[in-house]
Amino acid sequence: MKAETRKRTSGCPVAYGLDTFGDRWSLLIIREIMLRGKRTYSEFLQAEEGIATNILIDRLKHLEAEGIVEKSRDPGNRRSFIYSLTQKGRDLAPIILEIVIWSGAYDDRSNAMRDVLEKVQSDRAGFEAQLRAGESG
Amino acid sequence: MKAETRKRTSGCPVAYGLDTFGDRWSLLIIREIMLRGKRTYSEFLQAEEGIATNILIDRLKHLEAEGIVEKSRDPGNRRSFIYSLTQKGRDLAPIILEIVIWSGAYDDRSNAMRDVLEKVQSDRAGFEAQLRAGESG
DNA sequence: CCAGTTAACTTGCAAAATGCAATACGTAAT
DNA sequence: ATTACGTATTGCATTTTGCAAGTTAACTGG
Repeated sequence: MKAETRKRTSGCPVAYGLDTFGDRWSLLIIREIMLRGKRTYSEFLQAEEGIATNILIDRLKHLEAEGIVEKSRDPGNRRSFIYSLTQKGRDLAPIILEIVIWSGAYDDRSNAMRDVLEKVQSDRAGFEAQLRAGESG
Repeated sequence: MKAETRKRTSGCPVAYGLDTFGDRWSLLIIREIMLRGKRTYSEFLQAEEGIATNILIDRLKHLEAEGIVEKSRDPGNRRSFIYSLTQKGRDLAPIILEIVIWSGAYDDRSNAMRDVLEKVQSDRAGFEAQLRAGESG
């Protein structure tokens, strides 16, 4: 196992959060589940940012070990696994939400998800509920 | 310059946020400014998590390049510099706030900042204002 | 049943980032 | 002038990342 192995013990909640999901990929996987309803390894691989297979599996294992996602068999396909959010994972919704709001204000190119931004701005509570449900717009 | 050099161009606000501050140290520096009123290189170095000098200067330069912090001379000490938050940096307050709330709920050891957690829980708006002002309670 | 395909990993290796210690450089104080 | 302070910079070993290729098990069509 690689990233986020070294846990800091400062007892600071910001440090705990960063140790748990503070890298370039973890929250992107969470986004795929929350905003896009993706559930499987191969679906995550298709994300436009292009995550490498070894990094993906490393992050999934780490998120599972942290109790943020849980892995189960796909009832309809025995070679496939479903990664879904736990309560702890769903509770990351407000963080994703605030990142979306912040980037919407400062990133000129955040047009690929203009619809998402508009939804956030017009109906924040509704958007958060949607995130938690893991169902995109 | 090292981290966060490779910017993704997916146009996704989550990816933009992660490219900008998605590493183990950037938000910790922001925390030092927001929650603890720290302002200088040597003050940041004293943070309990123990950031290395080369990483610190790299992140400060990066955050400055991103327009999140700005560097100015210390009027009272000409060999010192003040790093302060821009509007863009202050607007990270809600993200920090949500991370604190989430970690408060799930990290057993977040006792070092029990006072901060209590403040968040009892007076969220007030706490956010405090963060933005960069004055710790 | 067999060949090909799909899904989920695993491995190997070069490149990049990190962590640590030591050093440099411009003030500032004595 | 010498020493100390504050902000960096450099060198180097270790770790993590990214990319390509390989592996294993489960389905699919013929």
